Order: sequence, then C-alpha cells, then structure tokens
Amino acid sequence: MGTTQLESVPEPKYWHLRTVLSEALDSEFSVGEILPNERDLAARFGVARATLRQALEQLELEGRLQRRRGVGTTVAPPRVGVSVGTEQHAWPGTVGDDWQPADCRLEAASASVADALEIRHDELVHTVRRSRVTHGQPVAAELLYVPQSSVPALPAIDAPSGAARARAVLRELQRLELEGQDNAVELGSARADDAKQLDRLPGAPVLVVTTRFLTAGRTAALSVATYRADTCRLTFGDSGGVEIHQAPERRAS
Amino acid sequence: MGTTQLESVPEPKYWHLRTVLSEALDSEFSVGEILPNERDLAARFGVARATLRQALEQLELEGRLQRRRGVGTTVAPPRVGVSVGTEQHAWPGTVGDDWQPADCRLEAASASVADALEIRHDELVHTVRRSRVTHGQPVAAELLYVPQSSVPALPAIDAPSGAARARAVLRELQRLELEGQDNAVELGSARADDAKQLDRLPGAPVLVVTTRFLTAGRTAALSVATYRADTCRLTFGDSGGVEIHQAPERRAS
DNA sequence: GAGTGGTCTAGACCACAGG
DNA sequence: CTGTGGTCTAGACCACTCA
Repeated sequence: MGTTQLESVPEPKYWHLRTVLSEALDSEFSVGEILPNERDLAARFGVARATLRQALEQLELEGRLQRRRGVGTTVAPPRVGVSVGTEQHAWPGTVGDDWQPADCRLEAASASVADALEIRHDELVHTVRRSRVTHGQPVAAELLYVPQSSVPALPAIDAPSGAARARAVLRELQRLELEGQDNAVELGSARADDAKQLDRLPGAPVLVVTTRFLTAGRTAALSVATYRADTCRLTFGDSGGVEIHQAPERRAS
Repeated sequence: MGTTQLESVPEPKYWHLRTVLSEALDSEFSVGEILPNERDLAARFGVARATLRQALEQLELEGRLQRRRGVGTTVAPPRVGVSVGTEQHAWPGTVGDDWQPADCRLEAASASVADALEIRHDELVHTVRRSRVTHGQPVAAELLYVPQSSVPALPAIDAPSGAARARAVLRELQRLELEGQDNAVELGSARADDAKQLDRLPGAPVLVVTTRFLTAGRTAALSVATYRADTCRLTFGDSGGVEIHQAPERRAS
C-alpha cells in the first residue's frame, strides 16, 4: 500500500478508497494477514475514520475482508461454495447432509409462515432449529416449519423438545413422498438470534433461502435458512454435481 | 409513528430504531408513501442524522424502503420474484426470456473468466451485455462470455458490434446441444457501469448469479448476472413452475 | 431556489479480545 | 490494562430533483 494521497476525483472518496484497497489486497496481502488498524489507515490515506470505514464495509460485504471487534481486520479467504437444493429430491435430515438439528418447539405459526404452508393461522407447527457447519465454520442457521398435519404419526411424548425431538420430526417427514421443492434467495439482515448462531453482529447481511417442500399437491414443510453473505457462495447444481473451483469473479469497478 | 423517545437499552440505537421503524412501516404506512425527511425523523427520535441513516440503510437493504436523492424516502413494494435457472435446459436468448441484448464486443478474457471457461488467458471471447426488465423496472445487468471457439461458424462481419451482433452470437449458441448448467449466487456490490444500468449508486448491494453453460463436457459460455438485491427475490423453481405468491418472511428481530 | 438524500469531518465513548 | 473495531454526535457541504 504505497501511496498516501488520494487525488481529487469526481467519484466519492470511499469508493475510490475501496478500489485502491482492493488492489492492494490483491497484490500486497495474503489470506489471513492483519491490516493496519482503522485509525492508522485513515491517517495514511488522509481521510476521516468514518470514510475509511465506509470503504472497509464495502470490502467486507464483498467477502474480501473480515473484521472482528477487539481483534482487527484480516484478509478473508475466498468464499466457500455451499450447495443448496442439490439434494433436490431429498427431505431435510436425510443422511449425508451437513445440517445439525439443535432444537424443536411446537408453536403457533406466524402469519407469513401459515400463508406459505397454506394452513390456518392458528394451527400448530413443529419449529425445528438447525445449523449448518462447513469446514468447521457455521455458515447457516435454519428454521424448519413442519405443520402437525404433515407428521400426524409423530409419537406424542417421544421427547417434549430438544434435538431428539427435532430428529424425530425429521424422521417422520421422510416417510412422505417428496414431489418437488422450490427455492427462493433474497438478501436480508441477521436477526439477533441468527446473528449469534452465525458468530456475527445483528444486522449482518445474510442470504435467506426459502424452500418449500411439496408433497401430494400441498406444502408439507417450509425451510427458512439464513446464510452468512460475507463468507458464502450458494451453488445450485443442476448438472450432476459438477463443481466450480475457481475464485469468484472480482466485482471491482 | 407515535413515540418520540428511545428508551435506553443495551442494543444499539440504530438497531432498535430499525425495529421501531419497521413496525411503523407495517402498521402506519402503505406502499409508495413518502416518509418524513431524514432531518425531521432524526429530530423526532432524538438521534443524530447519521444514526437514523444507519437504520434506514438496514431497511433499504431488506427491501422495505427506497431512497432517491433529491426526492425522498418511500415505502418499497414487496420484492418481485424473478426466476433464475428455471429455463433449465435452455440457452440464453431463447424466445420468451425477458432479457434484452444491448451490446457485444470481442475482447480478451479476464483471468477469472478464462479460468471459468477453461480457455487460454489470451483467447478472445464475445462479451454480450444484456439487461433484464420486469414490470417496467430494470432488475438485472448481465455480461455473457462466449469464447470464439464455442461459435466458430459465426459470420465474420455480420455486424461489428452492437445489439445485432449480440443477437447473432446468441443465435449461434443455440445450435449447440446444452447438457446442463450450474448456478451460483453471492452478494456483491454494483460496479459503476452496472449501477448505472440498474438505476442505483455505485456500491449498491447486488446478487451476483454466475451460470456456466455446459456442452459436451466443456463450458460453452459463462453468464455473470447482477440483480438488484433490494428489489429482487431470486426463485429457483425445481417443481414445474409452481410460484410463491405471499410476501417474504419478515426478518425483524 | 428550496428541499431531498449522499458524502465527509473530527471528535467522543463503548464493548470486546488478549496479554 | 491496552488496542481493536462498533456506535454515536453535531455539524458541514455536495449532487440531485422538481417546481
């Protein structure tokens, strides 16, 4: 990071700074390396700390940097590709997936969940919490909604709640014939509980994957999975498991 | 938006403010309505304008608000669902898709594009620019990379560049047999040119969809499509065109 | 020209990690 | 304890839209 001056240009300082830093990351830093702290960097480029932070935020959003309070700013490794919906005709909880059931509660559906499941707004749904871990890092938190009517044979007091109960619900689900599923992806911000599970601050950008599991013309279950947007690249493999290996396209200006 | 005071809580002010505003949006505002300006809102909640803006940024990221310089802040309509990869065994440019070819140039591939296409780094590729319009709004900008070797029969001087040339490349591509494709989705920020095409500022959050088109064991084309993250929900329909109609799950804390 | 959101500054204090 | 990033303030000026 040779230069110390920012020439006067019509484009915003933070954006220009982002570009300069991005190039410096490519050429002068390696993965895991720690950057100078924000106050030093701001002074070095002759800008206010807030302006520098705006540039760093961009780079963090793009998965180039990782910032941790009390520690520092480090160069992030390339995003990990996590496959979504590849197990296309498989229920959640099928052996071999890397989801880990954490909890299960039986509660009333929220309005939007009830709509998606096409059930009455007061019907109870099993709400299974799972988390997905890849390469030792938590990448996603999921809420899986299973209406009582989808698993009528579930033993009543097998276990009142907890991971064991979650596994029982998933087991029951697999007895149904899965006809299809549809996925949607959108940008969101982490709720406080998801954020904790993902080791991020509340409001961190996440990719929300909503999956409906269809069976016999109705929606048997609804999954809302929250992926860390900074570290994840979601892959939808439609071509028999071919994997993309190279780094993602750089989005630099 | 009745209250004027923010009680002291352990959570950040901007986050609490986001929640308060989000609830106000649900109950007291309708789509398209204009909010009070930022200076007034900040005063009303007793915070600095920067803090208020942090809350507004969150809500804009979540697709709840739309801000336009010189105009104001309005309540955004629900995100539009745009299907991606539903035309699963179809080449880009097939009749019926809502992409509009804009330009085509023949240039050397960048390193990452060449890697994805598995070609030499100095091979020339046709670079087709297209834009996608839904409901009258631009939702995506795409760069489609087609190596010369994928369309060897392309008439040499059909048209040197421009939309006509783009259509010619797409036409040639459709003569190949498409074996499959794989998609990846990740978060990015809009480059200056994409931003202009999408009617956003540089750095705006976008969902980057990377698609490889496979034929006879090799990658015949690569598409990098940039969707507005604030207004779009990407749908991956694997279930025969069933559509999700209800509003997305609210990500409120 | 008046009013909006977008950028930027120079400070302050807080929450957290680590020695 | 020190050092880090996270939050917050109270200003200023700029770029843009629209009447």
